[in-house]
Amino acid sequence: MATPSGVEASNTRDRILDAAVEVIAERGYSAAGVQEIIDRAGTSKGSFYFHFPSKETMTMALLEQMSNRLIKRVQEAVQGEPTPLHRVAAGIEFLLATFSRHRKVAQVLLVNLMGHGRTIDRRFLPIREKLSELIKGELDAAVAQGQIECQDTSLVAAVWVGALHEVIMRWLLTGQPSPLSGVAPELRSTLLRSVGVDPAMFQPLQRRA
Amino acid sequence: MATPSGVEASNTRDRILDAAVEVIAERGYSAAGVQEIIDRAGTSKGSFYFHFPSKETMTMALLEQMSNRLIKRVQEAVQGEPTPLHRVAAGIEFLLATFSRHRKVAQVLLVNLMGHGRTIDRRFLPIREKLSELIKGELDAAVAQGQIECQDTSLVAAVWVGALHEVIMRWLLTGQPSPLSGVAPELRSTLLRSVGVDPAMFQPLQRRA
DNA sequence: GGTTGTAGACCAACCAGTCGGTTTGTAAAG
DNA sequence: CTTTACAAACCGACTGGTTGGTCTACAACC
Repeated sequence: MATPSGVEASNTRDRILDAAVEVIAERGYSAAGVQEIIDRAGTSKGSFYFHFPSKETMTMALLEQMSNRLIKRVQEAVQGEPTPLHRVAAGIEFLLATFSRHRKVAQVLLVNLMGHGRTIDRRFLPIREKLSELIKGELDAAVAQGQIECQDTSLVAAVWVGALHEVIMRWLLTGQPSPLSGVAPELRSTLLRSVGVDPAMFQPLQRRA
Repeated sequence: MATPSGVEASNTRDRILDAAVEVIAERGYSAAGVQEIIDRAGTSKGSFYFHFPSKETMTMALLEQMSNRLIKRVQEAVQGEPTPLHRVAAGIEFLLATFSRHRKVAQVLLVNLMGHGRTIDRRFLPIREKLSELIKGELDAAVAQGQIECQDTSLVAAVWVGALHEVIMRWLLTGQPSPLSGVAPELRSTLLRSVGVDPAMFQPLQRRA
């Protein structure tokens, strides 16, 4: 099925988290009422506050779960690639593909959970940091292997994450480009150029234009 | 109505907008109560709703004002530069400098007004679009003048805006780098590389005080 | 009978927006 | 110069609706 977990009637806690993604994606964090979340999850207030001490805590748990899953999947998707640059390039494509399949996750993770006070914002940062650390790791490896020249990989990683974020956010708000993954080649070229790699020299596997 | 030269923004409407920036920067949009805004502005509910039909409308006006001012200042700061690439490079530096001087504006404009429902999000997009159109315009000119090769300038502009956004957002949340404008040289190099320009070949004119 | 999990009525706090009333500027009328 | 008239600007108590969180009851299982 298109739905991530196949099983619908899992335990209550997970149903609450699933419903929360939907409601937060649609209404934003503040306007996402506990009432609507439990209605969609098919459970009750008592149940909600049995599993989570507060709405905020629930949101933290949601954030944690989503980001951990995402990072894990990116790592899995990328580990077959031969070189660091191949891995980052594959990572970009994977992220675009994943977010375009999980619109609501993207909406929540990239847009709707920011700007609601320090408490949440602070927890929000680590995700992007994990992602950019992943990128930085590969870039450092690329430097070590002589694939690219020495540079501030930390900054470059931030730039890449920001670029991805921007492209995905525009897609969320305007629907363009359609499909999202259509920008992948150009985006990959631009980002590779930004670390001094000629995109024409770097042709991943089969493609050659 | 023309504002007399050198007069402080002391009429009620402006005081409300100024106070709104502060409160929204501190608490986020939803948690920013009309009560606190009018308290800080030294006015009253009646006054607030005399000047604005609703909190949301006030926020739109605020957004509009801030983004128009920003764009205008960027254009002014940049128009003395000799070539398109000099202008975009100067623009990057100017934006970093400006936001580091106006932390609260950055917080509101880049972080705290997103994810509060379609109505605001939709209005939020044009700002980034104006910025990236500005960049796209210069990049197109650079292509026309043969400064850079032909490429998807629209995407590149988005990438640049995203990169700036990410760098500034991290500074807002973590305080690093300190000072923010310290990244300007490296960031400029990275972004110039992303359009195929060797940063070493591009020596910007020395800046005046 | 204690633990875990669910149910839903209830509550106190909060908050955007309203409304009747007051002040202030100003311009015509006396 | 004063009075009258009127509207723009401002004030703040109040309201109606919403919401996060609590509490008691209950059911299933050890």
